[in-house]
Amino acid sequence: MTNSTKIKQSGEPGNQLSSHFIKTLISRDLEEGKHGGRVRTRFPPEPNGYLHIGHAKSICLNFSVAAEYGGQCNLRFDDTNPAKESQEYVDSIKDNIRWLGFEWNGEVRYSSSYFDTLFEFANQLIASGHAYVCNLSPEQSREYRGTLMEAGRNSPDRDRPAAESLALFAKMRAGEFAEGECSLRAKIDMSSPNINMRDPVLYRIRHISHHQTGDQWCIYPTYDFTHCITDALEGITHSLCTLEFEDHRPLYDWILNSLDLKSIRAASVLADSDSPYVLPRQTEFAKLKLNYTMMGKRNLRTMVEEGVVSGWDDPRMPTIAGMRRRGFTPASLRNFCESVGVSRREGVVDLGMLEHAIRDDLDKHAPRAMCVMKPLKVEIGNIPEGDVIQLSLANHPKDESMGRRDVPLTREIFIDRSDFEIDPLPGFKRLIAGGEVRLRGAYVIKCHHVERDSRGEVVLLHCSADLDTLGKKPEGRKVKGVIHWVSATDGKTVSIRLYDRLFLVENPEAKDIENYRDCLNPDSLIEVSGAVVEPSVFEGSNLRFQFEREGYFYRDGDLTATENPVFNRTITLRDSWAG
RNA sequence: UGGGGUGUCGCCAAGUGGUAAGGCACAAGGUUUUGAUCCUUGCAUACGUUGGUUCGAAUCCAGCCACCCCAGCCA
Repeated sequence: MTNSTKIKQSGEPGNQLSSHFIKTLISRDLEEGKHGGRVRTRFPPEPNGYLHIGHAKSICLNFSVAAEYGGQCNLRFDDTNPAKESQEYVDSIKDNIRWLGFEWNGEVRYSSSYFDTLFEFANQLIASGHAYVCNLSPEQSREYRGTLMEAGRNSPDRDRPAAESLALFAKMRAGEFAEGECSLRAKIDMSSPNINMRDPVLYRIRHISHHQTGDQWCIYPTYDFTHCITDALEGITHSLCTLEFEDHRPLYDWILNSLDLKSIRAASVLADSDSPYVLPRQTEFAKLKLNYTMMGKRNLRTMVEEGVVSGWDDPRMPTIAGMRRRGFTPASLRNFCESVGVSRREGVVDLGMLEHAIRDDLDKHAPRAMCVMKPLKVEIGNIPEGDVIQLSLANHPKDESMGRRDVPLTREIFIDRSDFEIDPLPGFKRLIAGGEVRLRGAYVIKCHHVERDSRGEVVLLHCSADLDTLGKKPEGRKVKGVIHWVSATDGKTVSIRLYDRLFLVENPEAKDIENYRDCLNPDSLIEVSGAVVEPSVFEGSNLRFQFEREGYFYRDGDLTATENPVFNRTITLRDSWAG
């Protein structure tokens, strides 16, 4: 629906738009013929949680940059820590990436499917004197590591003969040691100012089964050992990651350079290729931060567990799943990521940018309809009871290709309570007692009498329609206001969920905030029952609408249920009226 | 007090020695049967700061300041 136009959209995957330092880098590599014209990136999520808008930035970057240069992007689950991972996450991640509109190169990859090769390379490193089995416990090893200010000390096992380490490593693999009893470490420099270079652990013992490899292994490689090698095996040319990995780049390079290049190539996808073989290069960029939202995996989990939201796909969550249920379109998310740019500066993007992206897409693509949130009955005296005037309204004010729909007008209609005022503020241009307004797409009506109940609440407006105002301006006077309405006899009752930002403060993750619950927006969800929507909304298969003057809405829940349909408000319309 | 980064409009962000793009937000007009959209206009003598090099610096050099990341057998 929203993606149906054939015109090249700015947010289409791979469409060239902005420029940034990573593209500059790739262009230069291409000009120099560095990789024989190849560009290959990868998106390497660990399947230990749900994807959020921050991941979307990385996904868009990796996939679109590859597409733009005629390359490909691999999807590789970086599953080296089975304790935290599960199949549930790999499934949802794949689903989210496809929904965003991207297609990965070939089959899904797993770091775990390279475990055999990784094990061989580890042995190679030991044999060449670049790694050793260390018997220090995790606690001891922490002591030996030193601090930011002080150098570390060498492990007593550091100079153990390669043959001995080889034998020990084989025993580690065979399951002869308990967890934490020993580990495989790189032999680099315990006095390096970069702590990552102080003989980092390459393999640790974990007697647990893995979601992909089952009980085949009881030793698992670490991120640092795995990532660079799997990149190299897959022929990745540009390994893009976030800024916090910058300090790991020397290690990334150290491991690859300590291995035999020929054997890496022989094990890689380029083994039989004529293409020059060049090791991958890691490049870091700033991750996305959004104000008024928490992005930390841990924090999001807390909100789910504490029931502050209904789940990972609660429409207020910044998860892809949540935003999808909220009504965001794939194109809007892609456009947003594009507009945010890519740099090395850690900034905080204003939520307004995201809101602009979704409004921009929905304004162009969402058909219009009318929905009255808080119904106030209006009786139009000069429309006979039982008469149904079928009006034909455009689905979009500017795009005729979106067609028209029939909207029934009857003697009794509903308008929104907020569109009628007894004591209007200056500038109010909707209906007042004795005044006139335009019913959108229909006649100008005049309010003659206001009926109240015993408590003084307005319950019915007696009006008349100027039958000479359909499709034309009233004669002799100006009627400024236009309000939406729905036939009281033909309208359908629906439930509406009005969503707003979850937090009241710009940075809910700030350190000085004791409890995030203190900054929750109490009005982040307002449930409205008894709203009335025009019948055309259920006539097609479309799920996204602009309810005129209210905002953009997305049909949620069981679509086959005829009882009480639910619409989530994706975003309001911009409202420049102070009131 | 170690190492690695970053500092251009309220927010993102171009710019890579020749005299400050763009988007968001905001403001003012115009169009409008959505107080929407759309259109027009405005919005940094200024690039963290202090010096230096140069005919000329946001761009080069030096010092200073601020902020971010690193001491998981997490990624």
